[in-house]
Amino acid sequence: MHPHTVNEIRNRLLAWFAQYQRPLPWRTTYRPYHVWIAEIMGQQTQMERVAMYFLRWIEQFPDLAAVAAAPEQKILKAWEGLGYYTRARNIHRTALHLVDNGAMDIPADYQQLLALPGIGPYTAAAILSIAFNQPYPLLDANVERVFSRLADIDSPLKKASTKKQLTAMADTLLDRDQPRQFNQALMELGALICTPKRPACISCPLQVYCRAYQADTVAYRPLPIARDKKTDILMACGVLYKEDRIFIQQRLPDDIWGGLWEFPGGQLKESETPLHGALREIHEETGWLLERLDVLATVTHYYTRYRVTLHGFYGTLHPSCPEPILTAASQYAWVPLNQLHQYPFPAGHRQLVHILCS
DNA sequence: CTCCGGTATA
DNA sequence: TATACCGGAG
Ligand code: SF4
Repeated sequence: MHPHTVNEIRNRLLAWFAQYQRPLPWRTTYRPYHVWIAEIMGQQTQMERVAMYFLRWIEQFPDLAAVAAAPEQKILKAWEGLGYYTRARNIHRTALHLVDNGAMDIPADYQQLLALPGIGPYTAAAILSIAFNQPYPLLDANVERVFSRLADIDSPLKKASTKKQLTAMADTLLDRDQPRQFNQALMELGALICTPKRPACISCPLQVYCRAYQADTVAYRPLPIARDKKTDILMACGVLYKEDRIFIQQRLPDDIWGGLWEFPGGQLKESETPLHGALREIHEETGWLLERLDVLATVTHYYTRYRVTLHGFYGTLHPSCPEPILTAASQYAWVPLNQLHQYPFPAGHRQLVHILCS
């Protein structure tokens, strides 16, 4: 790429960003703590959704010390609905670790950032450039899409050679005088103009330099990635009442939906009925043998490559029933219906909570 | 129901 | 290098 082109792309991008950037809440002060939280929330998550969670988070946890002082339960509740719950637990771990070592803030060093749980190459570069205005090039899905169109790249994004080419582009184009603005501008363009579907090339400041636009290959860039086909999973669970309280248990930390709460249950065995599966899972996970369960509702949700159909039942335990013997949970609680919403639930179980409350 | 998106781990 | 992790918009 000619130096003149590089310069033009930078200038056009920065001018566009200055005019059209979204007023995201961490963009007022660029406090490192704010940028860190926003970037972790932004992993695998659209920024529009992040903004709402971010504001609620900062209200509850205004700084690193507040995160460190908070119980994990409160952290997970603030994260409920964002998904990838390891991210929330990693924020907590990081805050604890930094405060323990006398740090007041997130480090401004690439290797130190990379060593923190939940921070990979993208997030480390994002924090350094956006919070500390240091010249680190970065590659996220937005940038990869913009670059693959700008250079009309005709090879799959996951190939190592393609990644190398994209990394080189990021390095060449980065405006080292204003990395904070430049990196954000690139990602913002990908989020607002150079979108995955129907990009607004007509309003794009880079159109005159865009190879894909010239070749009319925009719709085919980046090369589509083959998606996994969905696998069906059948599950069943039971909402168990003891007088006016409901039994819930907290999932093991390193499992899927780690640290979130749920009704006891699990995956059905081959050709097992939902009723039988619910009875069996409840027995395995708590030791309780229910004599009867009634149909509550069935909900469906999707995650990664699975389509989960969750059959919800409800049943009653005798007031003098023994304490549960947990085999799939770290702790349990007996909660009145109107307090269920205080606990973080996975999306599927949250649908059941919603049905119970209505 | 498809689509979108970084990190950790095997 | 492949796969697991998530939820909501559209
Ligand atoms: S012209 Fe279209 S495809 Fe090219 S960078 Fe701009 S929005 Fe993306």
